[in-house]
Amino acid sequence: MKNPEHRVQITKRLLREALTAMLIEKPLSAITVKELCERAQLNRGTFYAHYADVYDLLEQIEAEMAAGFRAALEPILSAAGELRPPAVTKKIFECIEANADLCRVIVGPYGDKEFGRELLRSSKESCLKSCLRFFPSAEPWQIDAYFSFVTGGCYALMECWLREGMKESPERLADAAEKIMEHGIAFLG
Amino acid sequence: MKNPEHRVQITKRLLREALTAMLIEKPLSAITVKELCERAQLNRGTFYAHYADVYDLLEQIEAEMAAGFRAALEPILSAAGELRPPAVTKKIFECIEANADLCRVIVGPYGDKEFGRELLRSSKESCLKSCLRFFPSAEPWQIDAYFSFVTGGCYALMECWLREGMKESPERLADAAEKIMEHGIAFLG
DNA sequence: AAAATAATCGAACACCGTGTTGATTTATGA
DNA sequence: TCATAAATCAACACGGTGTTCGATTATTTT
Repeated sequence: MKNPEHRVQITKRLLREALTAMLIEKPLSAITVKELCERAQLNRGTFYAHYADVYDLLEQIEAEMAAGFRAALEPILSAAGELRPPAVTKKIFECIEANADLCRVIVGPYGDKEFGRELLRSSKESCLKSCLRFFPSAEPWQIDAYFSFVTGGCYALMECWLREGMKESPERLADAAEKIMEHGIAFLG
Repeated sequence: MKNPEHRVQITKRLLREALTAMLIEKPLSAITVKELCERAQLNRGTFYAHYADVYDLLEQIEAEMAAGFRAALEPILSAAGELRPPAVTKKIFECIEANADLCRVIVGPYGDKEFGRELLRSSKESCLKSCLRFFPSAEPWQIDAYFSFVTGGCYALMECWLREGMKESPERLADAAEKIMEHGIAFLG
């Protein structure tokens, strides 16, 4: 006895795959429901049976991605108490490498800016929370500034890495990120 | 004898003001020529006399902004040889503060992602060129990584600063950015 | 294997914004 | 005042949207 919604799942998967594929070459605003359905080999009416418009579809894809990231990071972060920060950073870069296709879409030129910002914002929050107690003497705005800087820096580093074809290993990237965060320009010995 | 294209300039200014105002609350993809012209109190036909579509208008606005940035930064950068890096950074943050309205639109949720990326890319390039010779022992990818990180970090810092209402002075921001770039987490003494 | 169910399809529909055109009105400068 | 150039207005075909049918197909149940 298969899932009675088996066909629906296939339909949704086809639409998601078509949209992510199209987002590699066009911004969402240039993607029409018509073309999307042609690509997915689906009737246009079928699209409207499941989604209100392309933005609705993207939202659901992003929610799924966010859940996927949380699921992938959860074992890493739950073990973070026992691991040293470099190991956590390394695991995160490995996670990005393993999901490079999706990450490229998100971070690439036509990825949703707000989705990236939200990712940044939430990672800044977690870093801030877990590190706040270590810097009792710093002013709040300085702590905020530092974590804005380093999360933005890591994001830019990841973006550059994905764009350039991930020639370096996740280990080296994580190592670089850690060293820059800790010691600044001394990284370039 | 006024400029014979006086009326055209007014029309264009009205359209630019209307678009930048609307970009505070909506993404470009949600802005129609119809609504734009209603807001600018202009006939729709008049818009098409000057621009092909809203993207064309935005491109021209961005080109104007980019020229404005270059003009504002030119005296700073041309004097950079005589100034120490912290002074340059300070002047850049002052420049951002002076043009906060426009910067907020660019960097805000509905600003053009590609425009920001292009700004980042070109500032990374200039930093890279002017600093390359100081690090003969570092591998090329490390230099690339460092400057990706710090330009992305500065961008994120600026974004955060603008979003939070610019409570700190440009001097403090510049000082923070310099210290983080140079010494990393030691900034949070 | 046949019937029942649910999803997809295909076609038609009104709606709205687009981009263009041509005639008309308004403002500017000579 | 007159000539010129720009803004206005109305109308147009076009294309994508979102909806609604009934028909068709695939899956599950009996």
